[in-house]
Amino acid sequence: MSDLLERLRGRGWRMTAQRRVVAEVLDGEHVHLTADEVHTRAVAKLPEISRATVYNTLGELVSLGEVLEVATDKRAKRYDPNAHRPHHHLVCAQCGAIRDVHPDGNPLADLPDSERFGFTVSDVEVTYRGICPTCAVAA
Amino acid sequence: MSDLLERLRGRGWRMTAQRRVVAEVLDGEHVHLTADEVHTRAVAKLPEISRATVYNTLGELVSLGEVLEVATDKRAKRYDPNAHRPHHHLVCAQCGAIRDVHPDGNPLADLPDSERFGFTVSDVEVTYRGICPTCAVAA
DNA sequence: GTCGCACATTAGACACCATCCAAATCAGGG
DNA sequence: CCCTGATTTGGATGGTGTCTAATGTGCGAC
Ligand SMILES: [Mn+2]
Ligand SMILES: [Mn+2]
Ligand SMILES: [Zn+2]
Ligand SMILES: [Zn+2]
Repeated sequence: MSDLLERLRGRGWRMTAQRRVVAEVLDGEHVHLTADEVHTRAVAKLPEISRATVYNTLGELVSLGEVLEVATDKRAKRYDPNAHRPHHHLVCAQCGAIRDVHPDGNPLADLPDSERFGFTVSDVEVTYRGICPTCAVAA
Repeated sequence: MSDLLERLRGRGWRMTAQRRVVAEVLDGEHVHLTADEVHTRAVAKLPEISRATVYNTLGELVSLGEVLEVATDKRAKRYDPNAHRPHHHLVCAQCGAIRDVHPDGNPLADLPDSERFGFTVSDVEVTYRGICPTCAVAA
């Protein structure tokens, strides 16, 4: 995701220590962190970073299409840096664990014109829910 | 939905003016109201009903499977009395208008075993997003 | 019809998530 | 190196939802 920093600089982003740190936190393994979790991890690298800046930066990354907001959790929004490979989510109803999934077929194609009511449909979000192996054993 | 009141009484629900009013608000045309919107409409019929009771009652209706919680909105949960006919939702990204839709196919079947990661998958929520005719004209 | 009590309702406090704000700071072009 | 507009900051504010202790009530038992 160091490409990310390049791309953003190209778009006129002023580069600050805070923004670099937020980008670092989102980089690497596929995560689905809440804003608060991002803040906690960012503080570990840059103790004085504020919550407001984390929210600001996440909001900008979302506007720029570099990060997705996902609402799998009925509590806080989660931020998904895997924005360039379309995918959906599988969520454990018990513990909240989230996995990226890639279903067969295209759900957009499954919505016939007669069910579009004149909308211009541009996007579809699919959330599978179930019980993960860990929680199944515990039950 | 007066059947609903019968069904609930049969399940040992104590019938109160407050619960009757909440059921009335959800009855009729297919709506997707937030808890606060339900409260506002309930107050019109029974001025002294409290927010807490609306939340309690909605929670009970959800537990009983008579109402669905939908997360189309990234802000407040919405309550869907159309719980007995499986369907999904089409949401206007601009104005938030929600329509029930019935896509072809079964999204659950589109999730291959190799993409289930050992989860017992029981449910899928599909949200289509786009621009409604009204907002398209206004643009 | 009355009584009693388990269940239901209430107001308001509280918790959590997110946004807003005005003042201080800073990145980076000139 | 300076200047200026963009960025950051702590704290206030707002929206959504839960909890609690006090009060009220539906409805089965009699
Ligand atoms: Mn993801
Ligand atoms: Mn619906
Ligand atoms: Zn789990
Ligand atoms: Zn619209």
